[in-house]
Amino acid sequence: MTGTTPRSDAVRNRRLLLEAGARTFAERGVGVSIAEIAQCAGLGKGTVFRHFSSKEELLAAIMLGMLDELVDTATTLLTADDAGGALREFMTESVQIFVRDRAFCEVVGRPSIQLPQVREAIDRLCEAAETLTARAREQGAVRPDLTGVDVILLLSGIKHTAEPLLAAEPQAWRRYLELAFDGISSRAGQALPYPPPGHLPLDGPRPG
Amino acid sequence: MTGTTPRSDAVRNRRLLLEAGARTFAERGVGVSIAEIAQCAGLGKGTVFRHFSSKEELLAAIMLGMLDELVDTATTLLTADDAGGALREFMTESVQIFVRDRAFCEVVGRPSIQLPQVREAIDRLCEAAETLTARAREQGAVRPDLTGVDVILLLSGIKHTAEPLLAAEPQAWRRYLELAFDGISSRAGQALPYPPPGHLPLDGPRPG
Amino acid sequence: MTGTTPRSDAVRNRRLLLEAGARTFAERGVGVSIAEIAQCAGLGKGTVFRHFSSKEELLAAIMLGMLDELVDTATTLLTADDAGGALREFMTESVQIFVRDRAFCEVVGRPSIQLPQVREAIDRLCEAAETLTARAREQGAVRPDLTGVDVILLLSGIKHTAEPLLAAEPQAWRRYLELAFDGISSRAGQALPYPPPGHLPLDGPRPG
Amino acid sequence: MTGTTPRSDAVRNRRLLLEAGARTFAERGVGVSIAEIAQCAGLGKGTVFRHFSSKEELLAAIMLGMLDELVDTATTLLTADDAGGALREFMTESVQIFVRDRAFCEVVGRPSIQLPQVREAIDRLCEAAETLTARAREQGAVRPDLTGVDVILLLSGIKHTAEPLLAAEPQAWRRYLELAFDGISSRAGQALPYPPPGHLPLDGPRPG
DNA sequence: CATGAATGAGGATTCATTCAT
DNA sequence: TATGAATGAATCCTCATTCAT
Repeated sequence: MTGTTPRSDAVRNRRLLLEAGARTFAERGVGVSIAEIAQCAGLGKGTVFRHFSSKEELLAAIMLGMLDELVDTATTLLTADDAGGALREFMTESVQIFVRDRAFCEVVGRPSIQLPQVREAIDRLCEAAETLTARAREQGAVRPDLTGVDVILLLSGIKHTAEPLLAAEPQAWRRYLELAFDGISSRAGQALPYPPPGHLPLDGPRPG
Repeated sequence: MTGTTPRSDAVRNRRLLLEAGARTFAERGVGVSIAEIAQCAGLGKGTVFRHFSSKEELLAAIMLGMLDELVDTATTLLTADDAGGALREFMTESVQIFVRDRAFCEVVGRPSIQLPQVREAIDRLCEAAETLTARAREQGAVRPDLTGVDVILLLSGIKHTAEPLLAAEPQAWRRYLELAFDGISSRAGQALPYPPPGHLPLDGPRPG
Repeated sequence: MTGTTPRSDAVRNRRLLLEAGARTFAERGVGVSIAEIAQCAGLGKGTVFRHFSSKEELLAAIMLGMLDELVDTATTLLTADDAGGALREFMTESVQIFVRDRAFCEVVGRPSIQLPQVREAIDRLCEAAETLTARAREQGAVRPDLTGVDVILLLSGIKHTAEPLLAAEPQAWRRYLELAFDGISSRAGQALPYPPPGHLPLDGPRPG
Repeated sequence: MTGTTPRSDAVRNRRLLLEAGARTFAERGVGVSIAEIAQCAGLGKGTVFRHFSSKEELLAAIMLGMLDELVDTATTLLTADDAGGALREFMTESVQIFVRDRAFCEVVGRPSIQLPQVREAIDRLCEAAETLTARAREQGAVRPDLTGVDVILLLSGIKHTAEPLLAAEPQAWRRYLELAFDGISSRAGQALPYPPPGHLPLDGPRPG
């Protein structure tokens, strides 16, 4: 179809790199050095750059996979009858990923990554979240002014809320996720005091 | 008479450094370079290290001041009759500080700082928050299992929730603060699904 | 006048760096590494970047000094009565510099440097050469269609002509300089077969 | 019968590599990466090293071919009656090659290549140039002290003279070639001020 | 025999910290 | 005492060459 079959060792090393990158980015955030990822994969630094033309590209490859999985999860949940429950399940799954993966949380919660593919995947995630949220709104399961972008932002916020506890209490996020569930649940009629965000903006160039 | 009086310019420089550090850390986070702080203070880099033995020490001195101010705010609010309103006011004030000060939020929300003084100041803040929260609990204004540490953690979470929006919408945090208010308000009787944190633990030494 | 007096050791080190850079660039061309220049100066790599914000900046500082000296030489020679002799002396001085300094020749003969100051200094050099050449043209000492840019280009060409010989015969350039003198001398009336260049163009981005 | 016939695809690949190398070296100089040459040939990098033990070896093979072609051109021109015209034609052809081929010019004008074959081919070229030049000298078409090595060196010099102009004015070399013709033409009796070079010396090992 | 994957030294640049002036 | 100069480890990335497939 697409040409020649990649060599088995290259496939293996690419996988090793993605795994090592995923593990290392997850544990330490986007700041890890290429050297460390390479060492973690048991490969040379140069090999990283053979497979991914820059650190950002490697990060993007890993993030894209995770973003798409999350979109899939959301899509699957669209078939559920209980839209409120589906949204809760989506958020539960997602927060777990945010908690497990420091880099993922950094990328989604503060999209300083410039690669268009990642931007688009985040946009897809927001859309999927919006679809889930819209159904929950229609069923009266959540407040009428809650949006998909709100939901995505809340995931990052919940993770950060629990962050200082996670080393000692890996499940502590459940407490704050539940608080968030209560917060977004349908309420008599009080609208939120600030209009919903339109979309996740790209980070401008940061001073310094 | 061996205790010498500090020279007046030394006092002045220390103040300049604290001001410059506060301003710079606030805008750019804990990652700013010492060079930039020194320049912002109109002083030399060496002077920073004469007054503070490390970057962390300077950061700590600034954070201590802010932490104590926040403790004072909380203490003052204890005199209010409406404990629920007092807690809300405390949280509103605090979130604004978190939003204004990147470094403060980083330090409180992820206490990677090792200095005991900062730890203790954060503990004092949590205690003050706990006192406020306890009164609100007693008055039935918030759920019975909400703690002061929850409140402190939520501040960081709210700021992070709004973070991607703040550049374009500086008041967006109000939306998520309101959600949090709803989340922590008294509820029929559902307890949160995970026990409250005892205290904010210190980060273990972070690799890298 | 301009503020504080620079520290004597900084002055010394800046001089050391300029000397080391001049020596090293001269011998090996613009491709030398910063590490080597630093070592040649007996200083650390970081010190180079304290004094010059990039390798190109250091190179420019050195080249600017040399370019201006050459412009001065040309200006002084404008007072000579014998315009043809003055031009010859200018070219003789200049070729010696080209021969001694690989980087200078690379910068002038192929101005891939982007810094405007260097561009402007090269332009000044071309103007000075044009003034000298114009007088020689008026006195009939050189062909009527010879320009200052021709002269500058010829300097580079003469150096490259002699280049393979210079290690063994450091004065070999004199042979080809004399040939060039003959070539540019006034001739009955044959115009050169291609129009004179207007100015030295900046290198466009090179493929690869 | 132990000498095996090379496989036909090996022959083809060698040819592809020589063609790709010629094209790529010509456009970008000796600095091109092996990767680029391989890609240009539609082959793998490893294949380059199977056919040529190093980048220099490949470069040498290509340069040898071009050098020998130029020797042939010179030899053919020996049959012309007008020795001065023949020399001019040789130089015109040669300069065009120098202009078209960055690497060729780099190798001939600065023979940093260490391989004896290239040295010998350059020597052959110088001899052919000497033969042409000798006839021109005898016919009084050029100065009596002009040598073949002078001629070869001038080719490189002319190309470098025009170099900064070539991107915008591909024919600008004609201007400086004409100047060189004038310079080497017979003159009353002034000898050049520096003795002719005996041969093109090999560069000593260049530091760096 | 052909491939392209892996390697690792080397290059420019940044910054917390130390120390001479 | 205040300064800012000097340091060098660390970072991302390139490329000639080697070698497993």
